[in-house]
Amino acid sequence: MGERFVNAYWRGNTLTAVQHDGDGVSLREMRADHSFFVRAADVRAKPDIVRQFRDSRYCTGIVDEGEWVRVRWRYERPDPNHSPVHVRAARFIEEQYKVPTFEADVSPVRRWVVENGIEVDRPRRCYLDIETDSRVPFSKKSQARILAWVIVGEGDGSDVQAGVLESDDDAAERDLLLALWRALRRYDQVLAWNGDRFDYPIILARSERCGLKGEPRRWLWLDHLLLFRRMNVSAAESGEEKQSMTLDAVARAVLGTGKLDGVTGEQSWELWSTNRGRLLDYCAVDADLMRQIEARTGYIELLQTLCEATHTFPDTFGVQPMGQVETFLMRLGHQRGMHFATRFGFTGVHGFEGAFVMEPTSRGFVRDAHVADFARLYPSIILSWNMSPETYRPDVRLKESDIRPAYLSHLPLKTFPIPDGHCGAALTDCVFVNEPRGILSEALDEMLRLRSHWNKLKASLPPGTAEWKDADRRSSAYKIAANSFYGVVGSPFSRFYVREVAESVAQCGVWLIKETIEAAKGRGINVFYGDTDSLFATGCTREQFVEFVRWCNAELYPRLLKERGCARNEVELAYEKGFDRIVMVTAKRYVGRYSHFKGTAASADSKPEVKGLEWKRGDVSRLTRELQGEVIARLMAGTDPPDPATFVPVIEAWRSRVLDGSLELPDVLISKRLAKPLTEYARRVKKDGSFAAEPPHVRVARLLKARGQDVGEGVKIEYYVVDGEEMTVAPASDWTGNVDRFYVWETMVYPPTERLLAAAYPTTDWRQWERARPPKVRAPKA
DNA sequence: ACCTATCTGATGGCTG
DNA sequence: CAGCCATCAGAT
Repeated sequence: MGERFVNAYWRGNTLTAVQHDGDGVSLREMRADHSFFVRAADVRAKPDIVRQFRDSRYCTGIVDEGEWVRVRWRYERPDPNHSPVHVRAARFIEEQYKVPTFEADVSPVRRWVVENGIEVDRPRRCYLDIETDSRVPFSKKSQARILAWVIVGEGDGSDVQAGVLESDDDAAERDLLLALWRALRRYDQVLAWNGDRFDYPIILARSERCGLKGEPRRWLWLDHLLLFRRMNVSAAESGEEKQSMTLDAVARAVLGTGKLDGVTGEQSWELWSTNRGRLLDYCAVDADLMRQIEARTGYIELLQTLCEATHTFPDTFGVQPMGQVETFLMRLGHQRGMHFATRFGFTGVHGFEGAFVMEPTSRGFVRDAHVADFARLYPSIILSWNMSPETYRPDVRLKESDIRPAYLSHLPLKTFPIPDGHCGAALTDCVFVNEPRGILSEALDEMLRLRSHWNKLKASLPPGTAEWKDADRRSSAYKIAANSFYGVVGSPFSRFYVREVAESVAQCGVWLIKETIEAAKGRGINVFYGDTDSLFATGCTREQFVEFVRWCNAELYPRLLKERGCARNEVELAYEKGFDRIVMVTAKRYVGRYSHFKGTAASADSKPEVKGLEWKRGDVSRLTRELQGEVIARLMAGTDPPDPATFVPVIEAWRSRVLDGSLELPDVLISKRLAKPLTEYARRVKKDGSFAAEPPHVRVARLLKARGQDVGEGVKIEYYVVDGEEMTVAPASDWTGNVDRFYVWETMVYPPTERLLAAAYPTTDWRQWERARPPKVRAPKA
């Protein structure tokens, strides 16, 4: 085990490592290692290469490391539009001498962590909120004076520090910022809601403006909103908690309480002028809400555990799986004397075939369905086939190439047996060596070993205790990391990206689920749906399904994998759950009532499982979710499915509510994320040369931008559809109640429920309640 | 800047 | 003007 550090950063040729030291930290400066590697054999074959290195005024050393030669460089980047000199040198060697270089693009921090077995220490955490002059629009946010700040430490909420601007001048703001930086000294990690886009850049810009010198990189800046969103996507129950990601909305969803009533950020200047105590209260409530959200969710602690497991520092960048996987794999590679090819930049996208999704074959209610799924499917495939970038044998084919002259196209393609000591991926026919173990499978073995270690420890501890929770979190962290490996190998941005490897993982999954479905059919089991790693079946008893799953594990998969040459079999099917009633709407969209989950019988208050339906979506209006939620509850209630006629009064009541009742903004508000910067939405041109209309949320975003509001990438745009001839949309903030009620019913609210009812009762005509808008009155003929 | 598959709505172009 | 298709965008 290496030494523990809180953080590290580099600039030029200096690397600074941050370590706990009493109540504060000590900074340890060392030389930043900007190296790359070449194979010793390549250098021996082409001695000119060494001469090139020696001649360079930037090369500071050539170190013989057995199989490898490490070439050290002084960091220099004369032109900010170009790569640093050592990366350019690597490219030159590759182009001129056709010799591969390794890891020229690795940052000195990662190199230091990887080569020295550095462990990630637990940072002292605090939650920060600032208030700025509300008269300045978001687009000019760094011109806004900071009016107040509050820092809340971890724990019970009693550790609070605060500052408020004394007077509206630069000297007072400088004092305020000095006090803030002084207060931060006790902490290492700073959480702020939307901090990356607001608090952090403003604090830095204002400090610079005041002439304050310092090194902000000694702290771990972690945007709480970013982390919450990432972690909560998979955890959220209904779409309600996905609709808005403001601190107030999330606090209401998670804690049941929001910000201070009657105060909004838009009043900060007024409050500062009239009631500074209240401004501070407001600011303090926000900072403490973050502390409470963490106490409830544990997302930051989970990230911490994940970062400790992968040797990544827990700041905003540490949230990204690519960095976590990269550090973990490079560390393992270092222990095994491996290096990875230099990445000079983005090499282009080459998509690949993914999972198998079966078109649902059932109509209406399905009773007594059994669901089986593969345990950790993709990790188990990587392990069984020993799939890894370096175990892949692109030179070995199992089939003759289909690229051949046309006059030979009538001949069947020749096939070749899988060579000894190798295994062949299904469908892609890519070949992998069985020995030595690939770095990817070794990493997964390690991840799954650690997961099982913490699971066992957890089982031995009293449930709910701090130790139990810690073991639980560590087990989840290893599961999350293990599941992200496949995605990283499949990402063209990753240094471990090999398209064929990622595709082979997915296609072996396709093959396994298809073989399993065929085997089930052979036993008279009716499979009516399946997606990626699961199959949904009827036509057999629970005992028969248990027996089928047992047989798959004991006989089917061992045989199939042996035929493909696998030296190992980690594939495992499990009987996950039963539904006593399920309605399939389409692929990836269904609602079902559990009979049991992993053998545990469902109780009267077991909630139905909802997948993909609008009720789960954060971008539809509240009325859409509420009507569908009510229908879901009714469909899933009672000992038998209800009569379709019972839904008629429900539909009619909702219809008249939408068309004639009172409607509040939240009822009809639509919320969509800007998935890219506003500038990147290309304006399409119509045939007549004029511009086509842009998507509604983009139109609204352009309007908001003109008003100086935050419309950056990732921001949710809230709007509603205004009553009128064409489809016109307005920002939620412009709400006057003039909503297009016909549009709300015909397009927003009824169709999602109509589709669900049509799926449950295919013979009933549910369209008759759809039309609401009176037909247009034709203009009288002239 | 972890994958692909799928569904849905807005928009525009075309057809009868 | 309804119906169909293609394209883009977003969410899951």
